[in-house]
Amino acid sequence: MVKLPSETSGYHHGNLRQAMVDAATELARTGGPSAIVLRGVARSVGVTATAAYRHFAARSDLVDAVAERGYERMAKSMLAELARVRATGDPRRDAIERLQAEGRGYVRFALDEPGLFATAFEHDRFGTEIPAQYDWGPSPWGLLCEALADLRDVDLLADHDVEGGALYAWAAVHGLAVLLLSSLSNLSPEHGTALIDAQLEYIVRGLCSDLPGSAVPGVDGSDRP
Amino acid sequence: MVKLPSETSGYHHGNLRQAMVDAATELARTGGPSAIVLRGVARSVGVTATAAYRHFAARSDLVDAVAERGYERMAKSMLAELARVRATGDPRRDAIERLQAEGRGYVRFALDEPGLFATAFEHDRFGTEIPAQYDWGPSPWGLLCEALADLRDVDLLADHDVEGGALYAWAAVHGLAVLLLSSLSNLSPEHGTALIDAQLEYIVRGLCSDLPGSAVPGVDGSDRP
DNA sequence: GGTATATGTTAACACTGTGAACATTGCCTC
DNA sequence: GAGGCAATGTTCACAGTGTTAACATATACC
Repeated sequence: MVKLPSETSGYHHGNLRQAMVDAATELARTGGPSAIVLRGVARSVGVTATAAYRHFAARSDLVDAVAERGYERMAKSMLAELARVRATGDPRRDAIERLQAEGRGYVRFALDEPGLFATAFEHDRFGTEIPAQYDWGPSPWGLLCEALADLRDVDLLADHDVEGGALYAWAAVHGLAVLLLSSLSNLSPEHGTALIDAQLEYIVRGLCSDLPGSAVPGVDGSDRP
Repeated sequence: MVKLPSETSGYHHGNLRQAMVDAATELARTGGPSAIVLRGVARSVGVTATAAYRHFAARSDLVDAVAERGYERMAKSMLAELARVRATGDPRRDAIERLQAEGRGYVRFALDEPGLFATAFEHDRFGTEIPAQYDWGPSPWGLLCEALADLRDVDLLADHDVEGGALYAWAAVHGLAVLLLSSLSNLSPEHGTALIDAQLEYIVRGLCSDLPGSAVPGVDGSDRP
């Protein structure tokens, strides 16, 4: 007979790993990665602290599991914003708006779930390897690359710029998210969203506008208005 | 008679605060903020752990002191790169190169001193206030604003874009620094510096090139080559 | 049904930050 | 110079933390 996860028989929990990741996620949401304390998580799911070591080799593995969940939700946030853009008929404009929507979803997730965002990117360990690539469904990076490919398909981006452009956009968006949570955390929400919009505008300009002088141009005659 | 800081009389240390910040900085350099452990720092300067509380209200204050030192060194790194740019006679090109030099110094510092960089920006506390502005000499933010003002003075930037542009550039550079230390940490050094150069190029394009359609343009006729 | 294995538990260790009470030193005033 | 006060360090102590070793129990498989 297949045992349902719900029927906890007292001693054996059923599926403790899942329960611990759930509890740890909830803690991380409100308190960030440092709020994931093993003993507390174990206690909150009604189990002894050392039981955790049957499912995680160390606390950091539990944190990693929460981080992965954070990536998942971030991708969802990007997809949600993506679903809000409505086609205008102009494929170029559509491609731009899709890219910006993904960026908006990225930063929105950071602002809505600062704890999970911080957990996802807080690999405090210097020199230590990060857990390679995550392989569940659509990753934030994968989504971004698709958007850049779309931009290329409508001739707004050179072929050889797709990967570099993706890294540029990622860094620009990620940096804003991080700063909004730390150094700029006392900004008003309105100012915050204005900053996001401005950033997405700058990013598109950096990607899609080519200055005539190829390398470091003294900039051509097209001054400002 | 003025007592020299060097003459420790056994019981009284002389200037313990300074010594502890020094030791903590060294620990943070190699191990990041989490390597700053109060008892260890105290022991390493030959004093009991609780003695620290005569100079710091809590461990976090010691970390903050190290963070401030990190900001200081980052500014120095930016100034160092700034000193390397040589005037070309074209004031516009010079202004651009100065901005890029500052950005390079910013990211270089992050790569050269990942522990201090992480400590400077690791205000893990969510919702908690960050320690306002730092008031020692030239701050990274101040330097950046000067560079943007220079850009405006040579008509490469609109007046109302100075602050927004500075935030954009800061975020774009900061994001790259963070990613190079975390998700992109296994890149080769050459690839890393190439990425930095590319990012600085993109940033200037975003700042200094104006697309004809003001808002979200479908982009004008200037396709790709 | 009996046994191996997965999964929890208890006891214990070496750490951590931090507070209270006590001790020593140096400076300031008479 | 002598005495007292404030600054600075020390000793205990406590409540936490992650983690290991040895033991207990329930589940799955032959």
